[in-house]
Amino acid sequence: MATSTPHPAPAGGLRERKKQRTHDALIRAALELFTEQGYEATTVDEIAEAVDVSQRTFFRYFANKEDVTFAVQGMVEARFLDELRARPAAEAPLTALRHTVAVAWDGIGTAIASVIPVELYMRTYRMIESTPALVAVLLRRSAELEEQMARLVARREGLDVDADPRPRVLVAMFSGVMRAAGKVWSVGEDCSVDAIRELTMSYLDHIGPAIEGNWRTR
Amino acid sequence: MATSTPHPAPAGGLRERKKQRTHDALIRAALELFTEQGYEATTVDEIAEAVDVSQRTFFRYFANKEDVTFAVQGMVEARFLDELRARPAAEAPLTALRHTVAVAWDGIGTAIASVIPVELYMRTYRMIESTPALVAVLLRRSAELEEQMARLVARREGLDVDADPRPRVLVAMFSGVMRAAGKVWSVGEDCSVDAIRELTMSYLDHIGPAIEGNWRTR
DNA sequence: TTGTCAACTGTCAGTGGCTGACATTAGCCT
DNA sequence: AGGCTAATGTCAGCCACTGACAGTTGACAA
Repeated sequence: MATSTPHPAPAGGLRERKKQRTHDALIRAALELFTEQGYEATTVDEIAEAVDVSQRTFFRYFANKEDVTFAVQGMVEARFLDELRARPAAEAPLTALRHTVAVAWDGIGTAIASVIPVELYMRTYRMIESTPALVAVLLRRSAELEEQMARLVARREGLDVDADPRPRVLVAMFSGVMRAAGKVWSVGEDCSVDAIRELTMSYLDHIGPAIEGNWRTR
Repeated sequence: MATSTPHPAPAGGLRERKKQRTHDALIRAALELFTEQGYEATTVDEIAEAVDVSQRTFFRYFANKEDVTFAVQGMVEARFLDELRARPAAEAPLTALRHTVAVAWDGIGTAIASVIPVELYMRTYRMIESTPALVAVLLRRSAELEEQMARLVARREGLDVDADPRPRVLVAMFSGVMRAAGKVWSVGEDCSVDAIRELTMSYLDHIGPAIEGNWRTR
């Protein structure tokens, strides 16, 4: 109809684009339904029907119900790792992690918005935190992320992750703190991106004081 | 047949004892089958058949397949909390946690043995660590344990868990370290109770050094 | 001992997540 | 246009899990 590539033709062939559209539509429909009527109360037949594909097709895009729930979260995690990789080698490990938190969230926000409204992502996060089965999956994903972070930190310092325990210990502390902050955020009032960043930073500030012996005579 | 109570009659009525026996038999059968042929390769019909009860009865004892997998683990967690509660109030938070690790494992070992062979428990732990679906559940349980630990620590120090972040930050670090140690243990050679205790203690020693700025000029 | 009650169990039917097999459709390429 | 292949739909089936109902078996009092 138009010339070679009008303007909104980012992907390759028609087939490719169609696939991408179905993929994103399934995510949107699923998250919308999940947040409205609950995770287990939503059947994958409903999701498939909302996008007008067969149930079998849903399972060709996503291995299971959990998979579609965490599709966007996967982008966030990948983005975070990229940002960590980009930190200057001169920074001390904990400093690099801290700066990554400070910087990464803005880019993450826009990346999310290319698939679903950011507000839907926030609602999804809350739903996850209040659904035991999904909390379990979230934690396992965090553990995998943690492993990759440990490898990155070790590489920065020229260490072997399996020989020196410090990288794993450090990221264990770090992501423990991140999770604690995320949990508080998910039940709090302010559900903005700024809020989660500030909360995390504040929690990170407490690492030092927390391991000190006596809390009563600060 | 014998007099009033021969000697191995610990529980109340016959009904009670029978129930206990079925309960334990289901655990044993399940863990045996899981460790031999894999978790998802084992159907609950098989487990029920091994104990000679109906599938429906299995689900009256355990809410789901995961539940039976972590039945023994639940005892371990409860035991750990008890031991932490018993720590003298004078100890600093991290010290109390550290001493609990040092002390608790022996009592835990004998508690486990009252239900299944300790060796089966060890094999089960390894199976859990190598089964993604179960890793997820393990992590969620750890998170719940973590929450209780935070409350205990806060109470010891006369703090409000929701107001002061230090209790949660500390236990987040602590259980992150515990998990890292457990993971290494689960893939290592020595699968003894002593091994996991020593490994954990050694990892705890690295908390201080890990948060120091520069690892390269120790 | 016997009868009643309540707890425990088995059977059956059904839902929902998930998979393999096979036929059909629809973009791609010559 | 026509053949190739990826994407999809349909169907049958497994397994985890649940509600409903009926049968069995300890507990306990008369």
